[in-house]
Amino acid sequence: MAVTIKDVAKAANVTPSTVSRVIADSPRISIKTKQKVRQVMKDLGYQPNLNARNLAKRCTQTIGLIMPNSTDKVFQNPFFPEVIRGISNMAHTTEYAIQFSTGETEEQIYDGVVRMVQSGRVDGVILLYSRINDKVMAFLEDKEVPYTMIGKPYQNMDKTTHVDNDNIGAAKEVTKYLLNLGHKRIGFVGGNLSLMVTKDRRQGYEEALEEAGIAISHDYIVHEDSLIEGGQEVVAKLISLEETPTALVVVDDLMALDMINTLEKHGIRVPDDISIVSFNNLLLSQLAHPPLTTVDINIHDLGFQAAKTLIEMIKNSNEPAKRLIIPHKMIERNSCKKI
Amino acid sequence: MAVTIKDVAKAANVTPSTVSRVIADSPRISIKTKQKVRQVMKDLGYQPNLNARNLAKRCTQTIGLIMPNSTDKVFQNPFFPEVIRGISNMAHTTEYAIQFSTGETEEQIYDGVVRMVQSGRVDGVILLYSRINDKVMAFLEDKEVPYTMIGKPYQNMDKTTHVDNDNIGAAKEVTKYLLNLGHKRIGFVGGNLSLMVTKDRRQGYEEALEEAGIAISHDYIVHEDSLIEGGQEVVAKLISLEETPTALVVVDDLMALDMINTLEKHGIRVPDDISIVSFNNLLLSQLAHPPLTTVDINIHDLGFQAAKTLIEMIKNSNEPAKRLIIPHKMIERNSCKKI
DNA sequence: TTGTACGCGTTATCAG
DNA sequence: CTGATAACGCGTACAA
Repeated sequence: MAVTIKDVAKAANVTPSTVSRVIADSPRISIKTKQKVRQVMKDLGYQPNLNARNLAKRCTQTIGLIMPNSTDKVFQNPFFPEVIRGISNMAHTTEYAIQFSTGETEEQIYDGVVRMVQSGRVDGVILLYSRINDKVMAFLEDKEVPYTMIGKPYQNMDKTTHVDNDNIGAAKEVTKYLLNLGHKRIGFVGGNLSLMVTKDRRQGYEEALEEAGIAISHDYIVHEDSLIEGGQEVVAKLISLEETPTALVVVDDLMALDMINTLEKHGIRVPDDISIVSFNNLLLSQLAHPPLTTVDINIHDLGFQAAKTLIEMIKNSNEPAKRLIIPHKMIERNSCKKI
Repeated sequence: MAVTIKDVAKAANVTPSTVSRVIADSPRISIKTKQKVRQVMKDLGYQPNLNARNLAKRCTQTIGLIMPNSTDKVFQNPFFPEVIRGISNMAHTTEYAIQFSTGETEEQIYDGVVRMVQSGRVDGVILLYSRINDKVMAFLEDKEVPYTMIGKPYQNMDKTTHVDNDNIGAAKEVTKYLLNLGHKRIGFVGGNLSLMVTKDRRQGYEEALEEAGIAISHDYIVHEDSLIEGGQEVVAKLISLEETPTALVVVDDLMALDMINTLEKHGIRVPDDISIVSFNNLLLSQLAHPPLTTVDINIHDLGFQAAKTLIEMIKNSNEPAKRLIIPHKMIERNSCKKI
């Protein structure tokens, strides 16, 4: 049986409420009493029971993390450990705990979130993805649960707090970079179109082409739904064209790896035969071969800021909705070549 | 204000205790009452408050996950999302919640674990790594917190429940595979030596050589502490040898990628000039170039079983210590060649 | 400055 | 089969 506030009180010859006030560092307790009680707490190795405290304070000091469904392999993307590292950092310094959504399918995850929220396990929630028509988001909205989103909400932009990159701008930048390298036939390889990040990056790509006076060809725009098997189709489609692209904007490093690998099988070499830029600057983009020219989107900060704003929202319920844009930076390596 | 058990009781014309019994599906409640109460619960959208329940039952229905410190990049290893997926699955079906350790440095993580455990946030804990002389493990041992470990404990093997692969056997297997391919000069590239997994795989490698009557040369055994910068040194060391190895056993896919990349810079090609086998069968080992011959260690199951046994331990405090070995399987791809 | 008394939402024990 | 009543460990008005 763990030591409780009563044990401390008894040992210090005060009442539990006094001990409670010492814990809260109430200004109305004499220094002397505080010192005595603190000493006793130390001696007894007292740790407040958070369940009890939470029950009394009607809050949990816990934030929930909601992952996308992990049925597709996208889950293995090292993007997630990185965001979590950022969140974890902020949580640690603010003494918040982190709780994870459980389950695999979309349905399970939804159930998990409902359980987590309804049963009062968390004070707020971070959505680690942004998808069109997301049930989870609708639920949180409905229940008025404080939440922040990593990525751009597909609606209610001004009403939902989120932290994102300027994905349109970034995609525009890299496309221009390719244009400056002399490429004219530039393709775009995206992921699932229901993901906001895909939409934004595609938009940036299109804008850059338009500004350069290059017509957008839908033959050059492909979407790879499932990593692994998807790459085959995409590449097949691309190389069957009469005029194959000389460069590709790919929305994710992992996908870029897949592309490189599949292209290679067809005897097409990167960057000699085709240039590739991608996004995220995952660790493995340096380990790739060739090392990838990619956009560093500061994943850690994405998580850190998301946690920070969420905690602010929890503490101050009428905090206004915010939009935070984390800066990005293109990292030039060896996957692109002048034409 | 959420709807509580009292609201339900009032609306159903019974007492809170009856409602509580209906929730627990007590056999001593009439079917009729049960039906009525359940209907009311549904109508009101009642969800039990877990904090209160936990307080009363003195348990939390939550398991804690403890990550290694994330200061080094090892954290970006997709190994973790995968184990977590396994844990998450088991947790979901058993209605357990998952809580994460917070913090970045070893010290912070230790503090986090102490906080998590002492303040009663979790019923038990899964250690996602296995390291020599780990403070956290000592703490859990001391406080008699139920825990399972993924990997092999460096001591008290028979006393601590853990789930692991037969890493010695697996390493032996792949080394033999290389021997059969005709290789005689086989090197070993490991990670930090304080990690049990490194030790075991190295042992398997050595045993295979011994059995083949090949002397173990310490020139051929190198350890890459930090991914990224480490590869350079390791490769430099290896190629400076008079007789360079013709094959390499590398303990992790990510490291293998790094090796391939660095070797390439020196004009050494895989598998033409040197063969490589590695471990884990991460998604990206298929995306690598060349696709990696690697050992699938069933990461998902590692997590799933760890969660399962932990929950058994929590429910039954005198459950004996167990050792679970998850089967592995070598996946042959294109990073090795006959000599 | 400190103590008293009650409440937070449940479960458990003991009656009936 | 169901209803009181007392915990669980802590926070907080209110009183002193």
